[in-house]
Amino acid sequence: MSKPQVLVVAGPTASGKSALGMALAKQLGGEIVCMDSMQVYRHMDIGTAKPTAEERKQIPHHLVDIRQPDAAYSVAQYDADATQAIENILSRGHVPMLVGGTGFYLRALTHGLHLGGVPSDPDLREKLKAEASDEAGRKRLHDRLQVVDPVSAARLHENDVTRVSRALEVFELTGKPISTLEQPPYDSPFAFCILGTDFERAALYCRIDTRVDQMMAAGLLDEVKALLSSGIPKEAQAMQGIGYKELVPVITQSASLQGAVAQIKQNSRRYAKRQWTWFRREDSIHWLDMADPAVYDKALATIQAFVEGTNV
RNA sequence: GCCUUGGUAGCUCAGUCGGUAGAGCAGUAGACUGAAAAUCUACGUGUCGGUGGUUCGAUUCCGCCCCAAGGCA
Repeated sequence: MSKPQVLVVAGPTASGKSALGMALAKQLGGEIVCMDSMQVYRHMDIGTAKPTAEERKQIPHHLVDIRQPDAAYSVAQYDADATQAIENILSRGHVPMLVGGTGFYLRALTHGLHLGGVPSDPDLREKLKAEASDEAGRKRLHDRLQVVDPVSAARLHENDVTRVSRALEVFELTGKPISTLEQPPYDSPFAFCILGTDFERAALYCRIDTRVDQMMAAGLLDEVKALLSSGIPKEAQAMQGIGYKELVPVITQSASLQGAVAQIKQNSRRYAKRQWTWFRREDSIHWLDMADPAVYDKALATIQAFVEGTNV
């Protein structure tokens, strides 16, 4: 008995994932599970390039708008939510399709990462973050990790505050080093057919610039204003998203709008690069040249080949 | 037309008391185990504006030329 199949459309930002996902979902009787760490937040529509109401009416989209913007969300939560969503879609006899650009989330699903099972502790993180505010503090944290968890300390650079803090957090909460809680990858219950939406670099960068201008024209600045005036703190996780963190100073400190827009474009390009790094590592990915007029047919052919290959 | 100050990495500039040069930013590659649109790491050859001269040796000193900014006419 073969594993249930899950279709994945992944790739860098602005490469046409959503459009391809929609087209394939219509053709194949699919439902979309968003694989995006920012689209989970409500009231952040323009800057996260969320599927429109019209698109969501045509094809069900899951894991969009499931959190308030000041709430926390995590890979572990996504792992659970997405697995649940996939099972529900399968039980309806539809094709589950993961569409989005968050490489870490995809990796958690495909490699079945065991994440230690230790939830975060916001107060503790606050304390660790404060301590890491200067070089001496970061050194101190890393030294402390060296004592309780030398394996992790050797792997982590002392400037990587996020990971050093997480490792210390796990130790303080459980008394065990995170390196002993991490488990080897396991075999996922699903068979993933991963399509990668690709573009020549210069072309993608050009698309990014255009899209940022479109977001601004669509009222991104007002969206950020509304979030701030509804009481969302600028430190919220959701406000660290590209397009949001750059516009906050425009509103609160009357920073240059032009400069902020240039920053959004630059950060988007860097983000696209990091996404490529994630997806290139996914060895079973099938890259599609999105500039090719026949991409859609090629995508269907790739899926067809995958279905035949795994059913034998 | 004359005077002044500049012309060095994609950009802004430092520097070489004459031995062919280095920062920041940009860019590229990579890492990623409950923050991931986050966080972090690594990577620096370019006719030193052009051309002639002095010199064992010139990006550096001298002459001329070109370009830019400012000043005087």
